[in-house]
Amino acid sequence: MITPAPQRSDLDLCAIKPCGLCEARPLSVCRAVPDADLSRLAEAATVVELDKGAVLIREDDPSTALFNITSGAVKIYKLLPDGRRQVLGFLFTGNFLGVGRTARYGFTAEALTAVRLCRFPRGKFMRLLDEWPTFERELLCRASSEISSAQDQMLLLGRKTARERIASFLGMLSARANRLGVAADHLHLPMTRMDIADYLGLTTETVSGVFSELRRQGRIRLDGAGTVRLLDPAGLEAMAEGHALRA
Amino acid sequence: MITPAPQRSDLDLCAIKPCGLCEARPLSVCRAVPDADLSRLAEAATVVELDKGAVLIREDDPSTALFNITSGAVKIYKLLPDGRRQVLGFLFTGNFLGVGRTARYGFTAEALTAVRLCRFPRGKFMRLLDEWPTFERELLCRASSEISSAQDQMLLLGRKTARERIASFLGMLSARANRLGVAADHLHLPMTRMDIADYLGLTTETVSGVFSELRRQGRIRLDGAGTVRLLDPAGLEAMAEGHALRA
DNA sequence: CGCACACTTGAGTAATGTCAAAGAGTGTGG
DNA sequence: CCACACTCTTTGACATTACTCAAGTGTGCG
Repeated sequence: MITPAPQRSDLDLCAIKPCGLCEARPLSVCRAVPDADLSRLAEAATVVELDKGAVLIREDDPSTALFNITSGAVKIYKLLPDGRRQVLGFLFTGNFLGVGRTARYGFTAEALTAVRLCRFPRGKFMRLLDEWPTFERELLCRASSEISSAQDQMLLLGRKTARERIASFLGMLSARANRLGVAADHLHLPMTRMDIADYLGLTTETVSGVFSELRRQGRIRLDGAGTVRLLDPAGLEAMAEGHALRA
Repeated sequence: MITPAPQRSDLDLCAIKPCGLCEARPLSVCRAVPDADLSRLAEAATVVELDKGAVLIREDDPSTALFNITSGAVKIYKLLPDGRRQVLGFLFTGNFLGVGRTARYGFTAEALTAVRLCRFPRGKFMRLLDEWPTFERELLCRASSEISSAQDQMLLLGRKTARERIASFLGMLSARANRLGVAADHLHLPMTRMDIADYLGLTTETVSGVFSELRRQGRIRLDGAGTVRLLDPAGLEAMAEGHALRA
C-alpha cells in the first residue's frame, strides 16, 4: 500500500570479470553459452554492484539493458497511481531480468540486499542471441517456467486465503532452498513483512498475524533476524493446497 | 468456486488443411515459418474440431501435444482440491497453447465456443523448432508478452478493487478488439459471468453487481446475448488504473 | 543512548463473499 | 410454434475475511 521512495543509484562500473570463473554461471542463462564463446559474452557484459535499496530498473523507462544476477537478491514490482503496490517476484543469484520484448520496462526492480549483476545492452544481447541457438532455447525454457510460476501466483492471488498464501510462500522458499541443496526447513527471508504482504496481496498486519498464528500452532518458529524455521513442512504444504487444517 | 463437470470429448480428426490458405496464419506462431517449409509444418499438425465445453488439455496430464487455435475461443484454468477455480486466461484465434517445458500440463483448457485447432505432437514440434530459428524467436516473443500480461493480472488480482478489475477486464477486451481492427466499443463476451468471476478473483454475484452499477452510471450498456457496449471508455480506463471515479 | 524502522497486537470497519430466491434467456421436444 | 426445463444472471439480506487505524514492542544503527 505504501510507495517507498526509491533512491536512484548510479550504476558502479567495475572491471570485467571472466565468465569462466563466475560462480553464478551454472545457475544462469549463460550456462547455455558454448565455452569457446565465453569471451564474447564477457565483452558484451558490464559488471555492476549495487547497494541495498538501489533501483536498477524503473517501470516505464525505456528498456535499454538486461541483467543477470550474480549475487544478492532483488524484488520486482508494479505500482498503481495511488501507490498500491504488487510485488511480482523475488529474484536471486542466477535469475535473469528483462526478457520482455517491449520498448519499456513493465516493472521496477530494486535491490533487497547488496547485489552484483551483469548488465547487457539490449542490442548487443539480441545479436548474441541470434548466434547461439542453445542460448535462445535456454531463454525460452526459462520464460516458460516463469509463465508457469506466474500462473501459480494467479491462483494464489485470486483464490487462496491469507493462511494459504503464507503457507504457499513458505513452501516456495523451501522448495527453492531444496533445489539449491540448502537445508529446506531453515529459511532466511531477505524481504520485509511489507514486501511479503505486497507479494501476496495482503497487508503487513495480516502477514504478521498469520505468522503469529502459525507460531502458536507450532508449525513455524520465528528466530528473529528474518529467519523462519519450518517445524511442520507437511502441514504447511497441505495448508498451501487449501486442505482444511487440523490442530 | 464451482467445479464444472468437464465432458471428455474425443478429438475429431479432420483432413489436413494446407497452411498456406489458413486464415489464422497471420495471427499465429506459424507466420514465422518460412513459406517454403509450410508443407513440413502441415505434416506435423493434425486439425482438430471440438464442441463448446470440450476439454482439450487436462491439468496434470502428461503434456504430449501443443495446440494452435485457428478459430473459436478457449479458457484455461487451475483448480484447488476443494473446487476453487482460477481462470488464467481466455485464448482466441491465433493463440498458442502448451509452450510449457514441463512434463505435465499446468492447467486445464476448455472450449468456450466450438473451436478448431492444430495439434502438434510435442516431439515433432520440438524438432521443427530446432530447424527454424525465426520460429523459436516468435515463441520467445510470445512467451515474453505472456509474462507481461501475467504480471498485469497479478497487479489486478493482488491490488485492485472489484470495480477496477471489471473496468480493466473491459479495457483488455476493448484493446484486443482494437488490435484486430474491430469496433472497440462493442464487445462480445463468449464467457459466462462465472468464468469472468473466476478470472478476476471474484464471485458471479459481485461481477453481476458491478456490471449493474456501471450500467446505472451510464458507462456501459448490456445488450443481452453476451454483448456489452462501452459508453464511456475513457472513464472505464481511468477506473481500471485506480483513479477515483466521479459521477 | 536514543532515534528510526520494522514488526506485533488488538479493536472496529468495509469490501466482498455467502446464501437464497426470483427473473431472463436459450434450447428442446411435443 | 409454444411450453417446459435448464442454465445463467440479477438482486437483496446477511456473514465473514481481511483491511484500517492506532498503540505498543522490539531491534538495529548512528
